[in-house]
Amino acid sequence: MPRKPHIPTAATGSPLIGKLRRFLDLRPAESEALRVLAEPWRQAPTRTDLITQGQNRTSAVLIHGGWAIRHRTLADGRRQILDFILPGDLCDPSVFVTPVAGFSLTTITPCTYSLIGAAAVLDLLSRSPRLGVMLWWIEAEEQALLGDHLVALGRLSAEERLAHLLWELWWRLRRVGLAGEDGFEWPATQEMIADATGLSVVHVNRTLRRLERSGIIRRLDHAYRIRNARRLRALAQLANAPEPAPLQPDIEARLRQH
Amino acid sequence: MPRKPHIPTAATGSPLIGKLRRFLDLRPAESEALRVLAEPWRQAPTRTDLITQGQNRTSAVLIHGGWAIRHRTLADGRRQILDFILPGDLCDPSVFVTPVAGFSLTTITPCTYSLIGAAAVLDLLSRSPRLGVMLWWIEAEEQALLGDHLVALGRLSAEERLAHLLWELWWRLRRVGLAGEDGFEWPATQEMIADATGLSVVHVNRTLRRLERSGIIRRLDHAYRIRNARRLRALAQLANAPEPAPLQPDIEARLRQH
DNA sequence: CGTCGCCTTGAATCATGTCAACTACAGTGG
DNA sequence: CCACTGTAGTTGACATGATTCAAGGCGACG
Repeated sequence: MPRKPHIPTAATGSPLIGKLRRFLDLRPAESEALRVLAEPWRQAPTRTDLITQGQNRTSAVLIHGGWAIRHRTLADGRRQILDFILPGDLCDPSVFVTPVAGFSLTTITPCTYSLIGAAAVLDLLSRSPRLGVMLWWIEAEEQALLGDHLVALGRLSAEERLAHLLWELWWRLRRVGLAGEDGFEWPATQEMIADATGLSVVHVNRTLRRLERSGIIRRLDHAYRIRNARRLRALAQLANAPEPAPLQPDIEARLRQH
Repeated sequence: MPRKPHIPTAATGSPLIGKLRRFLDLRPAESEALRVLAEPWRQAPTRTDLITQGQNRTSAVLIHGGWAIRHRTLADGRRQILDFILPGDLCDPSVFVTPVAGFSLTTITPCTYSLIGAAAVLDLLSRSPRLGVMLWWIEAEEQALLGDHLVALGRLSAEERLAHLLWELWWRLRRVGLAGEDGFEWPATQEMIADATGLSVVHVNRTLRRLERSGIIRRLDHAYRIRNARRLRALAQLANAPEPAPLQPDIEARLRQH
């Protein structure tokens, strides 16, 4: 069964908090600071640009609920999706050094989100070393993700790319409690999947069907069920376990000095 | 003519300094701090791993002279080059949050470089807000570059990808004074170019020859001359001018409070 | 009841990959 | 000095994975 979309509220807290706890122990004051920073929570319907390619922007975007895509479009209409943004993701914490956006951020479901002003991000960095390190961690993870996508587009076959993407999303969703051990809900059209994997829509369709026929996944509308995780993982060509490293003890110690 | 490799010394300063000046005004004390941070300068011959995929590392790497590649290799030997690293590039300032490397950094010419310890990077971040912002700028630019590569691999044809890569390298080299208005020296084998563009060696060769035949570039060993910059740029499908944005005045003002 | 978005499938075509052969050149060791 | 070897570039012939074009199905919606 497709799982009901998880709709967090300002009261229950952003999925970001949970994700961060795997990286460092948030003190009560720190998670409180994050909560305040994310005020107020906003709503956006499907197909809304939260950031627009080529335009100036002054805020990072923190997604609490719903899906979005980060994408770039060429003059002739060709589009590349850089990554899927899901609850708990802070999109583009480096606003304050790069005012003009090199990509668009567009919702593909109704979304709950917050705007984090550039000045606030900067304050976080310079006033609170531990939370500043947290921003670096987010940025570093984003970069690792982009690297993965680059390898996928450059060196994997269509089937492998799909497997790679499915594996990545499954893993990221489980981390924020939005997917079970059997699979997940993925509200992306096949056209989006094509734009993310660098394939044509038709070929995405054929390849997904092949994954079904070989018993690796099953689909029902937008519910994806993983039937053979071992083979999926093998197809995805994952070298290193994508577990996020927790903060090193010596760094932690160094931060305590402040 | 191939241009003589520029060999900076500790006395003349790293090309990084020049690059940063376009982004923010470095005070004398700040460039001095950077100089000290980069002590001592080291040498590595061709084909040396400065960072190895999957291994722990404790330092970022600052390249002063020579070329390197950042790449990832799959179990079956397929390789993807994430980007070319050239003088003035600080490779992976986020060491201190991600101890295990997701890629390798390998020299492709003899290189002059410095190791910047994780602790030193962290200090830079928390003690000197202006220099910390500088690190963010470096990281943000790297990320923009990765995004460009992703679009290239996902949505550009072979000819366009080559044009894109040539344009990017030309632009980055000119920024650090290592390329003239006519072209540049590119010490990469066609196999490396293939691994960077996601193509096969044979097809890289054919496509480069085609670019020559159509009068867009000329090659002599590893010297690439740009004969028709307009057409090259058109092929490269560049949306936004890749000029690095200088630091915004309001951010600058905010930093002065510290 | 028509239209629209999305998914699905077949057939033809094309871009790119694979295989294989040849050239050039730089070492290297006898 | 020469034979030998390895790396890099080049080119042709052929194979194939992926795209394009075209058509039809199906559900949502006005």
